[in-house]
Amino acid sequence: MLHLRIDDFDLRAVAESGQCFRMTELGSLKPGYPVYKVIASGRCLLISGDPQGDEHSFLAGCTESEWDDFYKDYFDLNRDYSIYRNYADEKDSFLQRCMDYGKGIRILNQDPWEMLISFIISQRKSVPAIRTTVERLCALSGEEKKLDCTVWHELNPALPESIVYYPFPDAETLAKYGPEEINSTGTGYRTGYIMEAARKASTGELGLCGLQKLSDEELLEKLLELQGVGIKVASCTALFGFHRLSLCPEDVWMKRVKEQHYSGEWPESYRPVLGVLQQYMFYYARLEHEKDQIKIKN
DNA sequence: CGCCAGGCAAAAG
DNA sequence: CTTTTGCATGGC
Repeated sequence: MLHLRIDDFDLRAVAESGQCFRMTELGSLKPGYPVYKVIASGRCLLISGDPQGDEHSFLAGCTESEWDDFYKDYFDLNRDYSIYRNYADEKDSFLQRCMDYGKGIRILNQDPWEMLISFIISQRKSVPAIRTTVERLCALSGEEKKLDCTVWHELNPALPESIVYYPFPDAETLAKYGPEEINSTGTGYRTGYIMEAARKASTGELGLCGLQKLSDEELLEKLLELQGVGIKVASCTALFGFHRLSLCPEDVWMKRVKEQHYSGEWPESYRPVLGVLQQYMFYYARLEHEKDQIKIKN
C-alpha cells in the first residue's frame, strides 16, 4: 500500500465531474472514506483518502514506480490548478462558488481512443447507462485481468479480496466484432458509428496518435469527419483524450450556464482555459440540479 | 409503466 | 442556411 501526500486532489470531484466512466466507488474503508476503482490503459487501481491522515493523505494500491510512471500523470498531478482557480475573481461570484465546490478537480489524461468511443456511446444516454454499456463492451473480449486487493480486504473485510476487470478494447479488437456483438452491449443506433470508427482507426485511415500534433481547430475538424461525432463528442474527445484545455464541450448544462450567468457569451479572458473552468461549472451545475430533483420528490 | 438521457444526422422549412 | 424530427436502449 502506497501512502501519498497530494494537494488539491478530490477523488469524488474527479469521478463525478463527467469526464470518465470507469472510475467508480467500490466501497469504503470507513464512513467518509470511499475507495475508488479506476480502470485505465489496461490497469486497475484502488485509491482512497487515508483515514489515518488529513485531507491531503491518500492510499493507493500500486507500487511507487507505477504511481510515478503512470498514475501521477494520469491524474494530472504535475499541474498547478490554483492558476485556474484564480480565474474566479470578485467580479464572478458564480465561478467562485463553482471553484469552491469543485476544489480538487483534475482533468484526467485519458486514452484518446477510449474517449472517442465512450463519448460516441454517451449521446442520448444517462451516465449510469453509459457506464453499463462501456463495461459490457470491455467484457466482450473475455480477456479478464485480475487485481489482488488483499491489503484492502484486510483493512475492511467488506472490500473484495480480488477484482476481475477488462481493459478497454483497442481499435483492432473492436473492428473484429460483428454488429450483433457490438449491439449486445446496448449501443443501439450508435453501433454503426462505433464499427466505422474502429475500422478507420485499425486500418490507419484515422491515425489517432498523429492527431496530437494538430492545432485545436484541426483536431476538431478531423474528429468531426467521423459519423456519429458532432461538436459535443469531438470537444469531449479533444479535452479529455488530448488534454486540449481551451476546448469547452457545449452540452445542455453548459448552454444553460452560459445563458444564465454570462448572458450567452463566455468572457474573452476565460477562453484559453475554458475547458478547465467548464469542468468546475459542470460539476457544480449538475450537483445543484440533483439537489433540486430531491426537493421536487419530497 | 412512461419518461428521458452530457447529441447527431438527415429531412424539412 | 436554420429548424425540426427520428432514433435504440437502459435507468429510474
